[in-house]
Amino acid sequence: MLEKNFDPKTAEPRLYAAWEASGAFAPTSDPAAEPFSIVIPPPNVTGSLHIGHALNNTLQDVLTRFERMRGKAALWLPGTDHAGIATQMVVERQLAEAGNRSRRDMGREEFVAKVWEWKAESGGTITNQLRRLGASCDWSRERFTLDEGLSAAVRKVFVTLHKQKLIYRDKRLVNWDPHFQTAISDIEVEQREVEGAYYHFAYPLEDGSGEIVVATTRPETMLGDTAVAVNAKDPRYTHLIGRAVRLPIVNRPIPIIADDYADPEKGSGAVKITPAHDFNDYQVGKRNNLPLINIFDPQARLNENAPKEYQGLDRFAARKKVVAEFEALGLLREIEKTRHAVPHGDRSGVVIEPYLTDQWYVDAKTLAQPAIKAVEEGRTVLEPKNWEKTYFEWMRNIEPWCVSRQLWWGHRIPAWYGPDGRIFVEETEEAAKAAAREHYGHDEPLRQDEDVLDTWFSSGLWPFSTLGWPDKTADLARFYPTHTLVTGFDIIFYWVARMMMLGIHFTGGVPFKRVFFNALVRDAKGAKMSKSKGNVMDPLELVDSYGADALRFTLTAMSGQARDIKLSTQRIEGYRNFGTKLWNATRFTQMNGCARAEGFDPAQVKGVLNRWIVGETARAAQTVTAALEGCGFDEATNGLYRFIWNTYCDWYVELAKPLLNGADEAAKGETQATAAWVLDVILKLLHPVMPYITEELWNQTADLGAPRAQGMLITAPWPVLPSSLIDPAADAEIGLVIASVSEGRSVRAELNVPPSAKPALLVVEATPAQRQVFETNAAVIAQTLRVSEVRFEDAIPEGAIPFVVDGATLALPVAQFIDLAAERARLAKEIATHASDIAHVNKKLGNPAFVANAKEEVVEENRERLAESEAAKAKLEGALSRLEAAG
RNA sequence: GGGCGGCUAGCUCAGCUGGUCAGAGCACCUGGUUUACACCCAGGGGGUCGGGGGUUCGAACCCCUCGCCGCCCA
Repeated sequence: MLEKNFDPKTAEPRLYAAWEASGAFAPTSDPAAEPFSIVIPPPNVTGSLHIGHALNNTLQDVLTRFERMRGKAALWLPGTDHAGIATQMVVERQLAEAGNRSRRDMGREEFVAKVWEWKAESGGTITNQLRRLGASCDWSRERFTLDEGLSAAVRKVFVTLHKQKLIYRDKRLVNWDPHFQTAISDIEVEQREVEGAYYHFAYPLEDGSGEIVVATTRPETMLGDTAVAVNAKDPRYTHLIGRAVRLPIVNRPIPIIADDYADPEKGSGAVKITPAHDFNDYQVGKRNNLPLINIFDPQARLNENAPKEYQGLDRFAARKKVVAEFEALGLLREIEKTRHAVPHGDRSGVVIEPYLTDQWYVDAKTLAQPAIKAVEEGRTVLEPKNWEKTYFEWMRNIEPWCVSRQLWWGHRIPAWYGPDGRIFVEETEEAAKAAAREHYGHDEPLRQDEDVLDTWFSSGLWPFSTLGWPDKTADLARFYPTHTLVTGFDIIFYWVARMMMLGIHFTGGVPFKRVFFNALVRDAKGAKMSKSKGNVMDPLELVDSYGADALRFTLTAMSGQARDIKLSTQRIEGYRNFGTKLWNATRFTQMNGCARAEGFDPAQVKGVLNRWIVGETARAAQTVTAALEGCGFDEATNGLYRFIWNTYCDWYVELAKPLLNGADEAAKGETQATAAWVLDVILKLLHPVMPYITEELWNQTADLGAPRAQGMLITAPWPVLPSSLIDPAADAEIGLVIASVSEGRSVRAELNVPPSAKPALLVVEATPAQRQVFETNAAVIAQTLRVSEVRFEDAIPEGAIPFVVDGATLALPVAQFIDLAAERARLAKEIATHASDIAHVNKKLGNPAFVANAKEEVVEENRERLAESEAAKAKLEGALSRLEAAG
């Protein structure tokens, strides 16, 4: 006998260990099995599981378990990302907290060793957390972006792209993060609205004949100004073009130039030009051959190109000083408060500076073209579809991708420099040396590029590098292209786009056939979860409190939402209860001898109730299957919930009780077998979403009746049930029983008939078919409606309360309990409902245009509905008038 | 400024190709020890589907427009 409740705390670790030990997580070796593969979005190796991971990985696990049960060679390939900036940041912080030397004092080698130490220490955390969630990843294939194989893939890709001239070195403005002292890519820059000001500065004309006013939100950049631009069409300034102003503080003459970038409508119409520290100004500088003066050092302190008294000052201190000096000089014309967007590093949170450096770039424009085409042609489908627009928009306007980072944790760029600065890009140092020897005619000392690659460079190779590329492995042949990628839309550019570009370029095939973008999880109020807000929900705490299944079901059920999921513990609790409900339903069947029958064939069951539940089971299986095939996760869970709780527990089990306790041994036996069969199907259908409780129940019911062909549920075959199992006659019959019982209960409740009272149920008017139904189901109705018997009468007896179900008139003789007022109210309410329905339908049918234009079946449907309502209303009105007469 | 998503019962959300589509869960109210389950059972109240306009015989669903809320890109 089952315990009273499922205990996730003890069962989950036990079951997970059993699955893992059984080898079920690895794809079947059956060569005939169709492959189904998913690569995990690799979490940061030193990270820990947050609720977003929980959602993302639950969905992947649902798909993987589903396809595994469907007999496919299902591979969910796990792994972690070295997460360059993020990990380096964590380790640096730890060093600082421990009072250690800084990374620069420590040196590269020692620091990187420290990071590996930290990886060894904390690297297993998140994968163990995934196990707790129930993730059925094939851990034997686990990869890490910095492991040897993946590093080789990175070098190969870099070198190949370089030889194809799709990677090149260039000196241009980059987004410079002064905190990490590295370049970052465009998408790592976050625009944040901040309070700021336009400072209006007057630049005196060189000849002292006047001034020109320019405005800026970054006053300190004026120290690097090399021109003032005006629009050639702006009559206020045409006469000044070609002349010069004397740059205050710096005391340097700079030209007044004409350039369309100056917008006469904006501010004074004149703009200061700082080509080395502004992306727009850089273009202006290029067009006009202006000198570039870099005024910052890597930490964004003023360098030797600034006036003496500014050198070494932080940029924000310099800003204050510049403003103060302008004021002192009498050249500060205005300070205009404003809110404006300022670029910030998404990791460091500090203000980004455009900064002139040498970096490595990927020609994304070229790589993007086939990636755009692949989605246009549907070789990769993005779900929900509307993300394709976002994808196209970004891909069609893509900029060169800056892939070098001035960090130490990551893949070191495979480029070596000769003494004369010549670059040798090769997969190994030996190859670079050989190339150098070839070039110079003798050995020369080479120096490897200090920089590492953007983390997303290696994750961009993930779908094929993890399968063994560049080697032609069996896994690569079998599992690439992968089937579905499940990820958050927040990394569509960072990751999905890059995988598309690199995957197609290097393998010729798309990396995945389908991308499913899951929603973002927010707190119950809809706010983004963040540590600073203190509204973070720890998935592991939720697993502790409610079990992994409840959390999984909740996340799956809510993942239909377009953008956000507002997660509340109430919801999780509700689904925990759902699990308990199933647990107890199983307990019930166990207590009632429901055991699998040898050779049970659902198509052969005789009893109408059993035929009905077999049909409902087939419907449920079809719904869930179709939903999961199409990533309709909410549809799948809602279907399961309704079928299991409302259909199976509330009706089938209740209606089956008389049969299970009855004297008809044949009917009892069939019902026991059917109940057991349905339960097995339920466990299978629910398993992908709630793997633990279903596996446990599967296990606990293993000894009941005929043995199952298969061992664990995780690898049991998915139910495929044909529509032929649906019996319309059984549907109609049980439908009438359910409607009668529901309506009867409603009448009892409204009239305050005591629950202990057991009147008879009178069938007064019914078609012969309906009478047959009431006859054969009398026992069932008696028990569920709590009536003494079902009896046929020719007329409604004095004091009996009538109600109408499917056109049949039923009545409950409960004169002794009748509250006249309550009954009158009840009848009046029912009549009113019908009356409004009749009015509604009449209005439609009375409209000749409706009858003329609407589809025939719609018109017919309305006619039937009208007739039904009118009949019911008439009967109830008769009852009401009798009541009035009697009263 | 451009794009996207949302605005349906007190709360969180379903409502797929216009015609029982006005729903579910939670919350609330009433009743219940029917030996699977109080993490339960039965019953009930509650919404002019953000505003306005249009298309249509018919619109929560299609079109236009306005208003909020959120996200992304400039």
